[in-house]
Amino acid sequence: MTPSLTRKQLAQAKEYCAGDCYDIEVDPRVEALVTELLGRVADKWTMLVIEALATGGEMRFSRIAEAVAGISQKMLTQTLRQMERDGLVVRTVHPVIPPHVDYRLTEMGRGLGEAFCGVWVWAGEHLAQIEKARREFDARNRKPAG
Amino acid sequence: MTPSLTRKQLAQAKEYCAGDCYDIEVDPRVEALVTELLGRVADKWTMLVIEALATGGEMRFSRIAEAVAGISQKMLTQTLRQMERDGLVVRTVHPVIPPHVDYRLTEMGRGLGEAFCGVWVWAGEHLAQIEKARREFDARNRKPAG
DNA sequence: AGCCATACTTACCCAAAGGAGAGTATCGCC
DNA sequence: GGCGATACTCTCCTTTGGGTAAGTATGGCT
Repeated sequence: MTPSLTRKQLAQAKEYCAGDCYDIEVDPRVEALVTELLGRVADKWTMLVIEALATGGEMRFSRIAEAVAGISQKMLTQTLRQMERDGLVVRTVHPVIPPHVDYRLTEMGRGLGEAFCGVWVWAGEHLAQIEKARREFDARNRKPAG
Repeated sequence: MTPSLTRKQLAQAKEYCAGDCYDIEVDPRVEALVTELLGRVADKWTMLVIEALATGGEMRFSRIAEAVAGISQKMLTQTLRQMERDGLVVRTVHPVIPPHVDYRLTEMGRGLGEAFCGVWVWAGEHLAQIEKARREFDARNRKPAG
């Protein structure tokens, strides 16, 4: 998940759907569903949990909480439930005392991580450019009072 | 942007960073920045505006508003400003009365759309599977009171 | 008997997101 | 002279997101 593949991989990413993506008629119902899905899928915690699980393999609740750094118990529970419902993770409860619960990515969860990887790569590649654009924009728009 | 490429393209998407993404050590500062960026960049409206502009080329405010369907004036203005600041779109004001403003994607904006295309494809491919997973989850969890 | 660990669940609360709708500036047109 | 068109901009208000913290269940350890 972490973006270090840089140029070669990015080139492939660009190639893989450049152009083609933009001019295909598609069932509007599918698009609506995809849009709805995007809202859910493109959320911060889900992607970070996927990253944690992709890196660490099967993990228990408290390990994920440590790995994701900054997430609250509530949000982690909530995110994991959602992901389980969507079939992105499998939740395994070991009925021991104290409780022990493991989570692991499904094939689909892994696939989502991989699909999203393109965005990670892009973000990594364009960080500097975006920060430059922001500085320039701010400079341009700080002084129009003059 | 719209996801109809299905299997062939998806195969490429999977191929393009499968495995490699998951086991590379990366500067945690970079990762933090990417994470921050993702939250900003991968938001629902931004992606939909990119899709509109990628499909329709240069468009004016009210055309985009029509294309994105559901967005409020406020959110569209806000999203476009953000995107302009990040260097994803170029805003061209024609100083006529009534005002006329055009927006078009930059190279970077187009690149982001392409990077995100993998997620669209994935979402399109897995919609049915996710809905099935949800139904099964809901069935499993509706009755544990029995 | 009481405490600890684990993985939640629930209640409360604040801040931010975001929708609705009205206001604004300007000119040409009727 | 008032209206309409365009692209905002501002205010008000509701909804949602998300943090904190306390509660829960259970058996082993002390």
